[in-house]
Amino acid sequence: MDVRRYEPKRIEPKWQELWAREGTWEVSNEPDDREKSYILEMLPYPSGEPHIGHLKNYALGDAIAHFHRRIGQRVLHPMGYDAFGLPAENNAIKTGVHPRDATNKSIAAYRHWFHRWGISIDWSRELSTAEPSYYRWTQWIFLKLFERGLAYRKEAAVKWCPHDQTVLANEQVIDGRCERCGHEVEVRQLEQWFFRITDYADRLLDGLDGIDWPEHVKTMQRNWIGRSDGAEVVFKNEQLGIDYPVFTTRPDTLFGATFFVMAPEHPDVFKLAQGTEYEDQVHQYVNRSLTESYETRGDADKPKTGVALGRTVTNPVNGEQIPMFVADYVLMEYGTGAIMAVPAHDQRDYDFAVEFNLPIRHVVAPADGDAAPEGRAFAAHSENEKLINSGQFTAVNAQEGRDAIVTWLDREGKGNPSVSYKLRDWLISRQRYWGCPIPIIYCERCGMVPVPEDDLPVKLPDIRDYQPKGMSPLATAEDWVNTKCPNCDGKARRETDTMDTFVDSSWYFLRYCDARDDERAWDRRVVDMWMPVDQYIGGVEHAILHLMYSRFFIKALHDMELLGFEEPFHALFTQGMILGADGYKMSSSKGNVVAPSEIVERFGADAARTYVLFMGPAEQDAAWASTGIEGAFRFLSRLWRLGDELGQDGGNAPGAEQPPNPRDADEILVRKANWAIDKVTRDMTGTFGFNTAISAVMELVNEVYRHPEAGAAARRFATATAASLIFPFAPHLASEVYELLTGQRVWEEPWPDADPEMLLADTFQLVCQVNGKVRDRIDARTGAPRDELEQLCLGTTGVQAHVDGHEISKVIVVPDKLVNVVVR
RNA sequence: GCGGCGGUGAUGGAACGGUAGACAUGGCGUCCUCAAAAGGCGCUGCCCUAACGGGCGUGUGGGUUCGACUCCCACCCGCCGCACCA
Repeated sequence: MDVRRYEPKRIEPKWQELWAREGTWEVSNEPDDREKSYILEMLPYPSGEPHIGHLKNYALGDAIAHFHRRIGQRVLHPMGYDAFGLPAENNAIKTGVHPRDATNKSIAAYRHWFHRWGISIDWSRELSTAEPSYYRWTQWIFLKLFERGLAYRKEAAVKWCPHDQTVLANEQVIDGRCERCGHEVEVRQLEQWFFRITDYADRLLDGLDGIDWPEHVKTMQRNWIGRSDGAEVVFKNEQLGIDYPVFTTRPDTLFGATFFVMAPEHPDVFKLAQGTEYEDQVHQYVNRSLTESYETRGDADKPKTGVALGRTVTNPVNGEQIPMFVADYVLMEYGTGAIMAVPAHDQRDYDFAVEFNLPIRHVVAPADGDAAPEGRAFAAHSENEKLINSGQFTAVNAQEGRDAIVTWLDREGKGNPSVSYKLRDWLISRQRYWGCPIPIIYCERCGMVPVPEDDLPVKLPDIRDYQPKGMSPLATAEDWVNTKCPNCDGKARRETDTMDTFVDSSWYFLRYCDARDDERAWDRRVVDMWMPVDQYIGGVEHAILHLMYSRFFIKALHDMELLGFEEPFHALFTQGMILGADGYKMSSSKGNVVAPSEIVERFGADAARTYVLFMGPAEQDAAWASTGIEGAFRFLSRLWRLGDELGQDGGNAPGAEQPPNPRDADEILVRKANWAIDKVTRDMTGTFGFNTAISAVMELVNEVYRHPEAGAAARRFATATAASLIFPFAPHLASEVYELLTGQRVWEEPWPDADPEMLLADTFQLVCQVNGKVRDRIDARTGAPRDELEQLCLGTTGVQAHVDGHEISKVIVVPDKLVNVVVR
């Protein structure tokens, strides 16, 4: 073979086998003097084969893991599978293949590809959430939460997906549709299992301040928790003698409340309307509202509708009788299901008032004018507002008035400061088969009894028919369902619902720390050593669900003294999506899917990994370009050819030390290599500038090509440095080239340090400006004094041409950089 | 509506307040070759000029500054999240 070419197919398997054989990336739980570093990518849901997004996710995490190892840290970088879930079950219904078989097949495919991509995983800690050895401890955590009252069963209006035949958590309903299948959800009154995440609302909020997460993810969580500070104010219906508290964030507008509205679901609506002339209308209206789809009802733009109840309530601040209505723009699930309406200062109330011809009374006005503003004035608080038409509070500053009114209400027993949240408790039961069984038994005599810890795991039984029928398919496994009460030994039945798969993934990162422990879920000593995760990497789509549930779990387990920390993920990086070449999200229906298997087959894992991180900033979405992957391959080829050529030149004397006192072309290469070391190190440390790190190595390689006249030692040094720096991105090629040049294993070498001597040159190019415009450039000594630079600059022809005939009013000198001459 | 992010060549994208467009793609030229592929080298923001050189350029309009893609104000456009949440 004459032509020597870069052949990833020859290089990559060689190193993969070595790493597998030697268990190179395994790490022990015995501490040593190195700093720990836990690098984790979100675990994949195994379905079919991994897609291009997985490649980016794991290439990204692997680059960070490798870098941390080489700067001397003890890195934990494990892998597992989120193996329970609906797609495998739906597939089972269609094909009859057991979800376990389909899932295990897919797991094998993922494992295969992670090896072929060369991801540096500690395989000794591999886990699958669908294995009894794992879900035994998921059940154990459930029992711990149950003991603490954080897991409870309750009848509630819940979201039901008629297609998937199961209930859903609020977080899994997107625009009124099932997150999984897109079917419109219904509301059903059902008894279900919940986790009391609302107990942790404030701590979930406060904890965000101490973690290094992207601002938009924190914002999404804050919005989801939706804390509002305000007051509860009691409005009384005198006829029936019933108090109706409402929640408001604007107690300062209380004097502007001109009517009162209840949600159609409010339990007192019929009682109030009874015997009034509106009774029939109210019945009709409520019935229609309740059957209306989630989507139609939730439309903020549709005209306001409602019906009078024929009753009034008393406004507690002024004793005024204001009319009561029922209207579907008021939601039962937020606040108290009833509101005071202030049409002058709330858009929705205003729309309703216009529709029903109700009075609109302004009670907040700009401080400098007495007149009430015309029309609407919904703007949020500004500092220069005062109350008007507000009895004893008139003329008070609006913000002070807000507190003053609440204080007054509190004293009179008509209200109190209050906080409201959008966050609801986490509904975790699912009427489906392929999930973790809930370890609860219902005894005819003792009622609800938790399965004793020693009896765990409650194993998922095999069944024949996975078809959901409104209740869990597990109910058909009679032998399994019928059991004995652990308390009294009497007849009992098992809970047949399974848990939401987000429960499984809310603690897997703890299990990795102590993955083979059969005695307990984890050894606290070991977990406290590894946790929290130093760098977590995944897609933004989990910004709320997984990332908030996990935080809740850790806080709850911390409170049980099972953990010594309160946040699971110290730093979070959310990678952008890889879009199809057309700029759209990849989907088989659009035919724009790029299969990583084909890419890796054609260009090798190193080129694929390098390209997905070179495409642009890793946190941004980017469209796939087939010419781009070719460019990455070309770059790696160039590096390989240098290694091949210079490795042969070196004969049997490997080594690539920085040559001493380099001159001319040698100096250029040595300086460029040191510049690249410095640049890549900074890009890897601060912001994750992988694209610019890779481009720095490209520049270094280009420089070696441009200087064939340089000495072998300098070229070998520059090339070995390029290999060393590209290792986190293209580990196989880097190992190969580094070995050719030095005989060493690059991953065992410390990360290179830039030689400060070689970062600063003796001379630099002085930029000469006139009035801020570049007019000339001239070489100058590094460290030259200001007046020397000024004279140099004024002496250049370019500057003189623009200074002649003008008066110099000022000269700005930036040492080692530029001189700006200001003329008039 | 609320909140977050962004707008730079033909394209993806670089630029601690200091040479705008690194690197890559595409394009043009050139070398090697019988030829091609592969590869090497060079050019490549727009306008004027034969050239030297000059003018204009980072969504729009203002401001701060010796100097602004970068900081401040207002606006336009795009993307993402939440949304009749009181």
